[in-house]
Amino acid sequence: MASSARRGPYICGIDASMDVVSGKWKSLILWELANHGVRRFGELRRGLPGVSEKMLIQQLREMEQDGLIDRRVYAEVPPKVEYSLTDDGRSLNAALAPLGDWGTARVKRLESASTSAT
Amino acid sequence: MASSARRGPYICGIDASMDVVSGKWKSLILWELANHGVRRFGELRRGLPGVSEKMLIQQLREMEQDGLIDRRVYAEVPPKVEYSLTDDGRSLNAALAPLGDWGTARVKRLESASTSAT
DNA sequence: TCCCATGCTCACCAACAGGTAAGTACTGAA
DNA sequence: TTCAGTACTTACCTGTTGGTGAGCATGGGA
Repeated sequence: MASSARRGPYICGIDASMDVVSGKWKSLILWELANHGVRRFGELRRGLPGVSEKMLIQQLREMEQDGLIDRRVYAEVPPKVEYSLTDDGRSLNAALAPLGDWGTARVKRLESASTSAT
Repeated sequence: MASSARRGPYICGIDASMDVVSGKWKSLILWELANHGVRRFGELRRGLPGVSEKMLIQQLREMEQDGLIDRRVYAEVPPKVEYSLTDDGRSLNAALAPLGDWGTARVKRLESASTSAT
């Protein structure tokens, strides 16, 4: 599906990071992991309302392949898997911060525009 | 198609900016306009190798609706249309810079990883 | 004994982003 | 008279993305 090949020849840096961040849940996963440090699969699922198990796993796998997150499996009887950010994941999250601020500012702009448009 | 509705309820700022940046050519258009200031339609098309006219127009329209770019039409006989960044477009471009740097660094990391893997 | 919970995998589908190729209205050049 | 170039529009088609729902292996609680 989405996972594999990518990492194609990139036109610019944005291209390269977009390749890694694009995906409906990835930025949210980044956010969850950045806030909580370590999260189990089920915790992530419950933390992202609306995500299906298939999608969560798919996105987590891609992010793992892309070196953004660590996946730690415990050989226990009720399966236990913990996800956490790698250094790359943390730096990506930091790089996304200004974009997040811009988005927040934009939402505010849109809101004030619609309210002022009496 | 893509253009319309969006601006849905956003979960976070990243969401809101992604909504506006996602699109195969948008970041490139942003880059082109940031570098050249003002560009005609044909100049943009030639500056983005591989883009189709339909896609270019579609992305430009969406970006115009999102308030990222200005579209200036000259009532001349061979049609002339100029595109340029708005303040929002410029600030978005600035917010994308760290992400671009991260992507560039990542590409370098991948390259050095593949060369060192003798 | 059955169900739930763990963390997955797999098969099938629907929606949509993006691509291709044609057409439009006009003018100047060949 | 036909072609190129301007900036588009339109119809159609395909590949990718994401969604649904089932199944799997195991063990603890009701």
